[in-house]
Amino acid sequence: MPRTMSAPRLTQQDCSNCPIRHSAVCARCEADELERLESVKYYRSYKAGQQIAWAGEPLDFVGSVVEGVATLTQTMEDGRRQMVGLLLPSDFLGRPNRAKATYDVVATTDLVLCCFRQKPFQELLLDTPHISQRLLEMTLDELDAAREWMILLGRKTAREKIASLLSIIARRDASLRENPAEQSVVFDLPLTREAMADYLGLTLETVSRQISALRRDKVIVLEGKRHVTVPDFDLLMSETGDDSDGGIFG
Amino acid sequence: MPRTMSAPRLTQQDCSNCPIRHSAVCARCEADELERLESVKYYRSYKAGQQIAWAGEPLDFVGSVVEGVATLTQTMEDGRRQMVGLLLPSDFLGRPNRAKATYDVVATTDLVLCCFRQKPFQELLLDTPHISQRLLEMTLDELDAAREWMILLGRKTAREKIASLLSIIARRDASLRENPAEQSVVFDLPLTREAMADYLGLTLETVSRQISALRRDKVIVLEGKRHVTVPDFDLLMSETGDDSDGGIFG
DNA sequence: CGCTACTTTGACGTGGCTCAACCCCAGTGG
DNA sequence: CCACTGGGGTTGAGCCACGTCAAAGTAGCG
Repeated sequence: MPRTMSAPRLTQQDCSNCPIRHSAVCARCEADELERLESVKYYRSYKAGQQIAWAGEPLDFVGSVVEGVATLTQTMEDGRRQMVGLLLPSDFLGRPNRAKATYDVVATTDLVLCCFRQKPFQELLLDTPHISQRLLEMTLDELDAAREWMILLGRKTAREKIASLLSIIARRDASLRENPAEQSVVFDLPLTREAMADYLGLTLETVSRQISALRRDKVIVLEGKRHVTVPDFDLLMSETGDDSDGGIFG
Repeated sequence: MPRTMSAPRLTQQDCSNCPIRHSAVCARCEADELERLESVKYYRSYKAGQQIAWAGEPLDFVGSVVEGVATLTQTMEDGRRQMVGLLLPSDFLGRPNRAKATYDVVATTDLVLCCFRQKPFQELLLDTPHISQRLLEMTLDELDAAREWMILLGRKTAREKIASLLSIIARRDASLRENPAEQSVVFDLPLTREAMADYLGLTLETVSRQISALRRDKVIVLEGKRHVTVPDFDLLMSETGDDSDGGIFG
C-alpha cells in the first residue's frame, strides 16, 4: 500500500455548510476569505488504521480534521510509545512552514481532512490575519491542553487517568452534538486499549484492569468493548482527580 | 508582602542592546517597530523564590524573560504538584487576551521581565505582523517542547528523566553563552531537588537518589549541590533514552 | 550558634509492569 | 457450514521501580 494513498477526493464542498466551519482554523473568516480558501483547499480521506504521516518523513500539507479521529505518537528507539496528540474534528494537523512530520500520524477511525499545501497556506497566513489570529489562538489552546495532559502523565493514578480520558472524550463528543442539552452521556471509544495506554502512559493491561474496575464500581456501563454509558457524570468527574467543577460544557 | 510587589523598575533600556533581542517575541521587528515597543514596554524584577502570579488570579500583563528562570506549576486539590513550564531567557510569559493566570508562576532565581500590559500588547499583535508571526512560531516551538516533555513523563525511567533534564538545561545554557565553542559543559542547576521532582513527575527523594547514582557512575561531577560538570556529554545523552544525536547545538 | 531550608540516605510498602494464559469475534477459505 | 486465524481484550501471579516514612547531615543566615 503506497504511503500517501488516500481515498478518492470528495466533491468540492461549500465551506458555509462545513460541520467545522465555526471552530476550525477558518472560524473567523468572512465570506470573501472563505472563497479564497475554497479555491485552494482539497479533501483527503483515510480508512481506520491507515497511517497518514511518518515521523521524519516529508509531509507537504497542513489541514483540519473534518470527521473522525487521528493520533500523533512518538516512538523511542526501544519501542516505548507515547501519544502526544489526539486530533478530533476541527483540530489542526501539521505545522506551517515545516516540510517534515515530527510525529507519526495515524487515523484511528475513518477520517476526512480538509487540506492545504504548505506553500499556499503560508501565503494565506501572511495576508489573511483572520486565519493567523485563529491559528495562534488554537495553538495556545493546544498548549493548555498539553499542559493538562502533563499533569495527568506526571501525577495522576491509573484510575484517575482512565477517568480523565473518558471525561475528555465525553466532553469533546458532547460539544459536537446537535442537541447538547440531552443528558445521557453516551459515546463510543475511538481508541483501542493499546492506544489508550499510549495516551495515558500506561500498559494496555493496566488500562483494561482499570476499565473493569470502573465498570465494577458502576462509574461506567459498557456494552461491548467500546460503547460507554456514563450514568452520573459528576461521579466520573470526581474520579479524575481534577478540581470539582463537573460542568460538561465548560 | 503585597502580591504584585516587584523591585524598582530598571531604567528604560535600549532594545537594540537587549540580550534577548534576537530570540524573543520581538526578534523579527525592524527599528521602527522596536521604537514602538520601547514606548510601551516596562521592566519588572523579582527575587529568587518570589511568586509572580497565582493560578486563577488576575494577571494583567504579558512579557519576556530577560534574565533568570521562572516556573509554571499546577497543584491538584490534595497537593500533588506538576510543573508544566520552565521559562528561561527569551521565553514568553502569559497569554494574550487572557486576564487571569492559568498556573502559578514563580521566579526560581532572581528574574527580570520585559513586560507589556495586556491591552497595548493586543494592539501590537493586531497591527505588527512581525510580532504575531514570531509569537505563533514561539508557541509552536513550546508545543513541540511540551510534547517532548510528555514522552519524558509518560515513558521514561527516573534515571532517564534526570539525564534528560540535565541535558535540557545544559543545552539551553550553552545557547546563551558568548563562546559556544568552549567544550566544557558546566552549569548551575536553577532548581531545587523538589522543583526538579515537580518537573519530572517524581518525588524529591527519587531525584536525589538518581543524581547520586549518576554521580557514582561518573556521568556527572557535582561541586556542592547545584554546580554540575558533565565530563562527556555524549555519555549523558546516551542516558536520556532519546535517539542518539548528541549535538548540543541542535 | 541555633534556626531553617535543603539534601541525602535507609528501610519498607505498593501500584503498575511483565509474562502468560485464555476469551471473544469477525473474517476467510475449504 | 465449520475450522482456522488474527486482532483485540481480559485476567491472574509475581516482581520491581519508585513512593512513603523516617532520620540525620549540611549550609546559609540572623
